[in-house]
Amino acid sequence: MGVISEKTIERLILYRRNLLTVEKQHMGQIFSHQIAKMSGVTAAQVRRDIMAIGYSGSPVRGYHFTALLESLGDFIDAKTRQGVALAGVGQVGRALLHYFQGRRQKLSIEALFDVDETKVNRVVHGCHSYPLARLPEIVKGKNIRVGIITVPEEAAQEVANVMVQADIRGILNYAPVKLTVPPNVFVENRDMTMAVEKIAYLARQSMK
Amino acid sequence: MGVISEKTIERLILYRRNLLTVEKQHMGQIFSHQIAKMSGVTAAQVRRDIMAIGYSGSPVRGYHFTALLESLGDFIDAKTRQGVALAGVGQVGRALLHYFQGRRQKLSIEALFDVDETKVNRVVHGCHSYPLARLPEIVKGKNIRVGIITVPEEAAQEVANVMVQADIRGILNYAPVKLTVPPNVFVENRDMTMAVEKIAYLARQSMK
DNA sequence: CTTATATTGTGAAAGGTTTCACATTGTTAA
DNA sequence: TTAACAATGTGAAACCTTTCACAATATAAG
Repeated sequence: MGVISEKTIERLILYRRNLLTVEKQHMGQIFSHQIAKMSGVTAAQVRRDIMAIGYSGSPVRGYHFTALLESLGDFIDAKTRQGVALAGVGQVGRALLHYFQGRRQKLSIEALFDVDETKVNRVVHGCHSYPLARLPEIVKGKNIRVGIITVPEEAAQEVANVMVQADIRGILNYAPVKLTVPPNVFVENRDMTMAVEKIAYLARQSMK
Repeated sequence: MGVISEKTIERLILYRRNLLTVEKQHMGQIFSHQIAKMSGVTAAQVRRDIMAIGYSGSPVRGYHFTALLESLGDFIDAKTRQGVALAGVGQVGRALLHYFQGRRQKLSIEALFDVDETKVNRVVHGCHSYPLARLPEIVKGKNIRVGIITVPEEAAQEVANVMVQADIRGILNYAPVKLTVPPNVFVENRDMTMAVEKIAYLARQSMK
């Protein structure tokens, strides 16, 4: 199994999400074209992606539902539990926490950080919030390697610096700024304003 | 100017965002390599993208800052004001509203919708919230073609159906479900859980 | 046992995106 | 006036991703 592209990773995560939502109803076998339909891609794409993680189905019978789900989990998840640090306990931060917490066994938000004293030393959705100054100590103590930034744009680069210093290797950034980080740190940007602009553009196109 | 890919559109929106943040300091000319640096892409990519919208710079002097920004605006924005409807006045919805409102002259969230009676008939960040049942009427009245879905997953498809019925053409979906819509409606998915899983995967890779 | 059928796995083709590399050209300075 | 320079615009190459198309194969039916 060679190198797997980011696009393939995104789709594998999508397949798992979709398989999990039908898990209760569906036991037994599943076909590439079914996964394709629920995910909005082609069947050939699904087979290629599944091939990439080294799982095999069988002709006529398709893929074994439970075994496929397990293979996807083995690929997507960490071997042991993986913790996440979230900086910025504003609305986006709380929304993320609410959406995410308890959804995945192997991945959980384990510490919140903020500079605002009124948001600190509390428990939000079962997760403790600390002053930002304590990030290095706590992140290192809990061996966290994943960070989420939901602070205002002025503060985002500074928070990223602190995270990098604490040896965090992946940052999910909701602030509308380009973060400058060393090349061994991955950043995924999720600027909400840009998303609205894009969909507004595409909506107009579809009327022409 | 031929057909422009979604990736190019995303970058053009990114360039504008970045140019706007330096607008105050920077007047006069700007080079492709400067835009590239602030956007995290190559200079050749910037030139290709700018070529795509039909704007030209000049050798040696580069691009005229104001004229380029105007060209980007002409391409990205609607000719007249464009309204957006947001369904789901929960935390994500309010966060989006807060981030977005007042940032762009040509694009604004003009109506909020929710089924929760305690969230309805209020004003949030200067925007009025209505019961979901009134979406068709209001969306048509205001000639809105862009929708944002920030409702819980169980409700997302139903909200999408209502939006499609109201002739909305682009949907930005934060709910973790695949929406089924006619082919003339664009959907952009922004599942936050999947984003965390992706960055967690990539963070682990960077340690190998 | 044989035939019909439906699906996987995958080499190769097609399609799409980014980068290279350089001719062209506006600017500056001698 | 001319030469040196530094940037754009872009054809072509390189690279990456998706789709096609079909051999291989497991199953079911006759």
